[in-house]
Amino acid sequence: MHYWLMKSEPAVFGIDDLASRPRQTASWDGIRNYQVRNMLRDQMHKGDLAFFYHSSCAPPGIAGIMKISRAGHVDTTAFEPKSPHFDARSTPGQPLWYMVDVTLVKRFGQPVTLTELRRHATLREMFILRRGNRLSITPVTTKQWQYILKLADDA
DNA sequence: GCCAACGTTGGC
DNA sequence: GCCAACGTTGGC
Repeated sequence: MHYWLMKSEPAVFGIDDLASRPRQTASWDGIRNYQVRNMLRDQMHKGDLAFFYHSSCAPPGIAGIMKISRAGHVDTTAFEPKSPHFDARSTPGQPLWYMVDVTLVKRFGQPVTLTELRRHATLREMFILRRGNRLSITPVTTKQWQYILKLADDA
């Protein structure tokens, strides 16, 4: 059982979009970064939990919780010429990109903002708080996970 | 294999 | 809109 933090721009796909999907489930597609691809393909398992982080918005922060409802499988949007995520190097025979399916668990009443996360020494080692971190999915430790849940409850 | 140029991310 | 950071590309 692992914990994750997954970033998305709410203008593109936010937690409300996930909430409105059938079964509140969606494929986390379009990841085109090798480090993140490796996590999707090899390390994220059904039953893992993830924070849904809203980026490039005001305010950036954690909006709620999802579970990984399907482990890594081939990202078929790479095969679709009309998709913004099309990549001719990826083929059904030799796929390059992967995705997981996520299901909404809960929306926080108030997001736990980036500013709030920075206030806590316990969270200082989080990848999301490190300068220059650009990975859209990062692992979260059990300690960090539980601490943030308390912050969400207090909000 | 090096590295400069370029594109993207994402907070501010 | 700005800009720092960093991944990727491609010439050599």
